[in-house]
Amino acid sequence: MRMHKAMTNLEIAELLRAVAAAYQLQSESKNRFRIIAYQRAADSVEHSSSELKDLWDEGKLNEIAGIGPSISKHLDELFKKGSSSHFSQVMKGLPPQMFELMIIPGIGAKTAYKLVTEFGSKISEKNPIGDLEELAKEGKISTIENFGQESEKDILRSIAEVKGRSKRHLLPYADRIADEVIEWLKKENEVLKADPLGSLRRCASTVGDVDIAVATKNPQKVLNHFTKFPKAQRILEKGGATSSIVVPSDMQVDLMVQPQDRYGALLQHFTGSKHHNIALREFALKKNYSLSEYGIRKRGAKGLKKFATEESFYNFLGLDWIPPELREDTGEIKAALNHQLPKLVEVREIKADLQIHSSFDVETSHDLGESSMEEIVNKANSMGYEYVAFTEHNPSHSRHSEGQIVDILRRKKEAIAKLNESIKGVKSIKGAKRVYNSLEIDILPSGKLPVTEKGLETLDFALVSIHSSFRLSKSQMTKRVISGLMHPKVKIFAHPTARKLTQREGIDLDWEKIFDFCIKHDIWVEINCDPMRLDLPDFLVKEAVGLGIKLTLGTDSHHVDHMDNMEFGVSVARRGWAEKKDIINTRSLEEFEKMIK
DNA sequence: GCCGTTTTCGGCCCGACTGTTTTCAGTCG
Repeated sequence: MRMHKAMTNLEIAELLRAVAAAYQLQSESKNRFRIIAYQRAADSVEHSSSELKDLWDEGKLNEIAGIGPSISKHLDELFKKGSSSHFSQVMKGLPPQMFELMIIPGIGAKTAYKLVTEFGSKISEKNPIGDLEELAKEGKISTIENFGQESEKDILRSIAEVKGRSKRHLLPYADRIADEVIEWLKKENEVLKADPLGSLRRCASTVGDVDIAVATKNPQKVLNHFTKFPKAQRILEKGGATSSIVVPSDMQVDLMVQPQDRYGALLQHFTGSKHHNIALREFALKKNYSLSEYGIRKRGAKGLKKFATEESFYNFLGLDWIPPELREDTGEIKAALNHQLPKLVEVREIKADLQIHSSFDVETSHDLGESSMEEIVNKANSMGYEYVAFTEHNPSHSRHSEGQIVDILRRKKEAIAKLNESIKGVKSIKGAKRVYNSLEIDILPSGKLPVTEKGLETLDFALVSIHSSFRLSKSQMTKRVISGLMHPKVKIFAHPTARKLTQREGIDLDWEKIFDFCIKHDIWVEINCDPMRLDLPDFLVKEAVGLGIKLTLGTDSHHVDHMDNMEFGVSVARRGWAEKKDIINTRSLEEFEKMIK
C-alpha cells in the first residue's frame, strides 16, 4: 500500500474550510449550521497543540472541540486511505480555483464560485488570482450580474493587499508604536482613557494591526487629533467612531472611540480573542443575555446595560475578571465562573535572568555577547535581580582540541569566581549577589554534547539547545533531545522549539515524551524572552504547567539592553497560565542555590 | 454537524459594512 505523507493540521483545516465552502453553495437552510460546524472544526484543528494525526493514532480525535462523530468518521477514512469519500462527494464538480480566490478579502465561497463559473478557463488553475486581476483591469468584472464598478475596484484593491500583505509584526515593535500613539493621544484633553486592544493587549507573540481604545465625550476631536499622529503615513478611513492610519513598517493603527460609561464593553469586545468572545456570548446566552461592544442586553427586552469597566462587565455575568492573556477560549470562562483563575506570574516577581551571553571570549563558533560581565552585573543590580547566569555558547569544537576547550572553560570559571569574590558579602548592594557559571551547549544531531566531561565539570549547570539540523524527523529529533538532556550537569532545555518568529517553523518533537523526561529527571524548560523566539510557545507552556514542569525565563541577551526583554517572556508565561510557583527564577538566591546542587 | 452544571433535542454570537439593491445577501472582525 502506498504510504501517504501525513497531512498537517493546517492542511486538514484548509480541507475542512473547503468542505464548509462547498456546503455554503448549497442553499438548503439545514446546511446553515453544518457550515458553521465545519468552520469551527477547521479553526480548532488549526489551533490544536497536538498533530491531529497523532491524536487519531491514539484514538483521541474527539478530544478536539468541534469534532464529533460525523467529522471524526470522515477524518478516520482520510487518515486510513489518504482521502475521504464524503469530502470528495461534497466538493464534487467544484472548480479548485475558487478555493484560492477565497484568500482575497471580500471574496467568500459564493463570490468565488460565481467568478470561476462565469469566466471558465479565463481563470486558470495555475494562477487564478493573477487571472482575476487581469479581468478586473480589463473591466470585465463589472459586466457580470450583481457586480458593479465598485466591486471591481474592491477586487483590485484586495488583490493588491494580498500581494503586498505585510507580515505580522513582532510584539515589541507593536508595543512601542502603541505606546507612542497613546502618548500622542493623551496630549488631547478630550482623551479620558486610552488603552491598547486586540492581540497586542493579549500579548500574542506576533501582532497584525495595532488597535487602541479611547474614552471621550468628544469623539470627533479625538479622531481628528489621532489622524495627525506625526508618524502617520496615510489615513485609511475616518468615521464617526473609528479611524485608521498607517505608520512605518506598513503597520495599521485603528482607533475605537466610545463614551466613558461604555468603555468597559468596548475594551472587552475589541480585546477578543474572537474565540473567547464567541464562547463568552454563548455562555451569556444561556443566561438570556446578549453581548456587544456597547454593553449587555436582556434578550427580548429593550434597554442596554452599560459598563464603564471590564471588571463590571465580567462580574455582571457572574465571572471573575479574566486577564487578557488568557482570553483564547482554552478554559478561562469555566475557571472564571468557578473562581479558579490562576494568579499569573508578574514581572516584579522575577529575581534572575537565566540566559545571558557576556563578551568573555569563549572562542565559540556562534555569536558572542557585546557587553562585559561587569556591565551585565550592574544592569542586573539596577533591575533588582538576586542572581544571573552567564551562558555563552560552547567553545567551537571544530577549531579547538578537547584540551583547549577545557582550558577556556577553566579561565571562564576563574573570571566568574573573581567576580563573585568582588561582590560577595556586600549586603548593601541589592541584586546580583551571585553570578552563576553556565554554558549554552549545542545538542549535536547525534544527540551528543560537544563538551567533554572535564569541561562540564567546570560549570555550575548547563543549558542545552538545538542550533543545527532543524529538519530531522520527529522520532529522530526526540531521541536527539532526550540524549542531550541526559547529562547530570544539564538543568535547562533552552528555546525548545528553536523557532524564529516570521522566519522559521519550530522543530518536530514528541512533546509528551520530552515533558515526561523533564518531569522524571527534574529538567527545567526555558521560556526564551528574545522577541523573535518567545520559545517555549504559549500553548506548550500551558501543557507544561498542567504537567507540573518547572520553567525558567532567560532573555538570551547578547547586550545589556536586551535584558529588558524579560517582560515579553513573562507575557508568554502568563499566556500559558503560569503562576509564580511554576517559574524557577522567581525563587530567591538561597532557594535557587539549593535547587541547583 | 456539534453539544449539554437548566437540554441527548433543539438550539446554535453579534453588529457593521458594502454594493447592488427597493429589502437584502455576502463578508468580515
